[in-house]
Amino acid sequence: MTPSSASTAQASNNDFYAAHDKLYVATDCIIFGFDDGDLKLLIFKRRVEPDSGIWSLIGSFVKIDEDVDEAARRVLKEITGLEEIYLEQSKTYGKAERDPGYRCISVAHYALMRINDHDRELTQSHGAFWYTLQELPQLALDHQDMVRDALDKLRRRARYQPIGFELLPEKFTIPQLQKLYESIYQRELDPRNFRKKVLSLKVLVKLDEKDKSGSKRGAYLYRFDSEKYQELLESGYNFEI
Amino acid sequence: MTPSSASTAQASNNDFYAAHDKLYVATDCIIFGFDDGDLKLLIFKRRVEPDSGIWSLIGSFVKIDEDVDEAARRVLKEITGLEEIYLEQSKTYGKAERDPGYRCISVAHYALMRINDHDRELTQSHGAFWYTLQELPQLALDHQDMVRDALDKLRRRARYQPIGFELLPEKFTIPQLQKLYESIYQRELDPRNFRKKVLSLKVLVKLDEKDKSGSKRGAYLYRFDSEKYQELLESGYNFEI
DNA sequence: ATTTTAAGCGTTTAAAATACGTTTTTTATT
DNA sequence: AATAAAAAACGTATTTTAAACGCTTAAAAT
Repeated sequence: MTPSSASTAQASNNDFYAAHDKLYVATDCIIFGFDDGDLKLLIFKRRVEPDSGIWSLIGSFVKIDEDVDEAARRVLKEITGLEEIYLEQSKTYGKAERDPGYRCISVAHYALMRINDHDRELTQSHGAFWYTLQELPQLALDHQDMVRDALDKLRRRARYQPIGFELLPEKFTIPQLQKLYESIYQRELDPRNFRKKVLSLKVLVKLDEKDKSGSKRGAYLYRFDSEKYQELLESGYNFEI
Repeated sequence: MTPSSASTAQASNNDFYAAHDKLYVATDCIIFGFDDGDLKLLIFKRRVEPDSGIWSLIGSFVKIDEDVDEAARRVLKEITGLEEIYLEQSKTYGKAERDPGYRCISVAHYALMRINDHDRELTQSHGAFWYTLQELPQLALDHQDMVRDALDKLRRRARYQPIGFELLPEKFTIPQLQKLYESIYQRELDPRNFRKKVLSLKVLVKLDEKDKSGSKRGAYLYRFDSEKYQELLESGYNFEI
């Protein structure tokens, strides 16, 4: 088969692929969760050769008739049982020698999920575990780079888009939200200024319930109002934490 | 050939590729230039079938033994004659149906270059032309999306990293720099505040020459001091325009 | 009852962004 | 030769936002 509608000047060359070689396309997922005041990553330990015992990100090859992001969603569902997960493309890793076994480029994606929502048995049956960033073991191939880059993207994006809420339960307290941002930005924030800031954004709805798990006094629960957020967006508002 | 060191849970499946089908990997380049006060894009018109007469970005397939970014650099050199161009990965386009001819994913890159540096004859011999964003014709496939996304990335990145200088000559005036940022951000900036801001960054060196092309009075030329910038970076400084 | 702890509300100070006035240098015009 | 025009260059005032920090409140533990 000859490419018929190549969009490029070089489309008519014939030297891209040696006949006996294949270029594979995969996707790897950097799955973030937030629990117990810490940002965590879901990684898994291979239990079959080759590389048995090595920790790595969760990934898959992209099927011939499948969108690349669809492949990432398929993997997420297989591992966590969840279909509606926040997913964003991170970066594509295309070094010719990145995988010693064969030529494969990987389109990394990062996902944000609520740890408590997932199917723990399913996750465990795949040999997957949650690790904090500090405890993260060595990962296979260039997966360490993938984590670094995804974390970088998450940090940048979290500041200007309300994606942090994807990591929290529907109802959360201001101190919980602060802990989340502290773990994303890796620095402490002033509780009084943080509260003032997030409430000034006008997208949090205060509920008539308190959460007592974090302190004696308990803190009011809030929820993120995404309709309000959409409205505000349309009238030229910009979110920033 | 069976993948030997697949990093994923699904590596042992056998259903990724039908035997008679192939998944191609390409790269397309969004090449930005700045001239005459306007941000421009280098695009080209196909002169052979299929799609003869259709404008598109410049791209190529990725060779089996070539890094993906290396492929992008190869294309840039073929088209412009330049080897040292600022190049950044933009995004990967992986919809199964994005190219009706065959399955191909494209890793888009954006490049920033000084329009006057390039080999005009070479560019012309490839049927490539510079267009302002306003005059841009319809582009093939999803190339319009690629332009939109790259422009978006450029805008975000230009604010916090000194990449704008890649689009200007070595020596430039403050008003020229302002025009560049105005065309990137698509909004007017106050000349007095702009000057104050960029000079406060301490990375511009004033030269003893004036450029008289832009006004009667002429404006002093400056150059970007990248050594100084690196130094400042290491002592926790952050650039922002 | 008193202490302790985090939640919640407030004020002050410092820094940055924005708005806008004035002077300077040169060319073009009268 | 004087004057007008235009952009460059420098400066100041005002507004907005960020950072620093004090105080009160609610509820559990002593």
